[in-house]
Amino acid sequence: MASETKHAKMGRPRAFFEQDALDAAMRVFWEKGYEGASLDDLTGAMGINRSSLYATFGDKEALFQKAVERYREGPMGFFHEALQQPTARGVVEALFRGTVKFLADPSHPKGCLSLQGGLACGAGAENVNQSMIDWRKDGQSILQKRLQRARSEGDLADDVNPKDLARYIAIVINGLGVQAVNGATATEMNRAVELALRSMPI
Amino acid sequence: MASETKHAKMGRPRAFFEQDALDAAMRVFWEKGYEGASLDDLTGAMGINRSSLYATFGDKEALFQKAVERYREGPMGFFHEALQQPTARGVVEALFRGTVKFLADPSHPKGCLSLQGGLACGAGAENVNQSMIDWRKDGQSILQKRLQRARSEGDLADDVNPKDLARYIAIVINGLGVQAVNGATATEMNRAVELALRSMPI
DNA sequence: CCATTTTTGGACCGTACGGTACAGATGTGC
DNA sequence: GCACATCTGTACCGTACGGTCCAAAAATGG
Repeated sequence: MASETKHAKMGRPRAFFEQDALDAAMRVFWEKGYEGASLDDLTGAMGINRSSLYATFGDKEALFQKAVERYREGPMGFFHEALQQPTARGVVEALFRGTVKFLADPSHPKGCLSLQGGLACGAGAENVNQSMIDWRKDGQSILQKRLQRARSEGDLADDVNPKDLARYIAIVINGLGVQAVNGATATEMNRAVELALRSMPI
Repeated sequence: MASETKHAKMGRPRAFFEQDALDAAMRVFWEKGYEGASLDDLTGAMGINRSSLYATFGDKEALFQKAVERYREGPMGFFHEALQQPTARGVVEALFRGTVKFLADPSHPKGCLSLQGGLACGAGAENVNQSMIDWRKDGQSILQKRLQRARSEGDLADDVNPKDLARYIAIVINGLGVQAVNGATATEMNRAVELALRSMPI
């Protein structure tokens, strides 16, 4: 029983680690989606009770957003790393390979949180739905900027539109996320990636 | 007030058309997903009440499955049509173009029911989740068989594995479904399809 | 007109949900 | 030791959910 953050003041210490609890919540949302994850699912997996959850993370939606943030910085970290490859070709290969490796990792739930979290949802979860859309579009936009940079560096043929290429890459990545849910193995996904890479216009 | 099926016997006639009601239900599931669609959403859109719904279609899950069936034969009809193109290249082009046309059609909800219906879900909807997985895998398998036929007809290079190619095509199609949810236009999706076709080994 | 059959409308049921209230537990600072 | 601050555990709340029941409505057949 210890808290990871030193108490500036007094009071009963936390009986859990905030980041661990957040990781657990992330996995529940990842598996069941925003709507499919009940508070009992969440508190059960996090090992805390409702009071602690609400005091620490806010309501369900706030917890979800914090879990998404952690997902971006943790499991999805490969995305921003891939963008730092020196060539456009290297970026795309790193993205595809990283995606497959990530999706096939048995240590976490199947699929990608940006899809699992809520591709479609009912009343009351429109915010979540929209934020997933924004997230996916943001990722695509960041990739587009990287490809535009590649073009300015002479690293991308003039007849290739960075925006279109970014969209195509996003399509492959999202499609791979569906494949993972379908149960595809790393080998199978990598074979598909070969096809996608084979005559990538870069 | 009329029933579409002649009554063999007597009784109060239906005040709705079964296929119209099913279409309405299909759209609700399409927009909100299986879990996100409440019975009030459904009965409201279908213009009938719970009693009629249960008497005609069974429970919520049975209604969903019937809606999926109707979706396959209606909006998704282009899929099986595309498979009848004479060449493998023609099949793939028809699939991609058909998918974009279908996804960009403003007369029905965004995205694809096989994803919107339930990519992730909570307790009690595991059947639905699994049936969506089976459905997607079936489609992929059917495409694979068509590509195998193409190969036996000398219509597909020997170094292309039909199974891998079918998976890659499924990836693009599912990725397009996500793009549609993101709000991509027909033009944008078609540009991505150009890139996908360019990298197609056929 | 009446018996029979089927559908309709809406009240109702049990449960699970997200969220809150509050008493008690557990620490700090003096 | 004691006041204070914070966290924990649990009971509780209102609501929305999927599903059922049943009386009334609307047709047919005699």
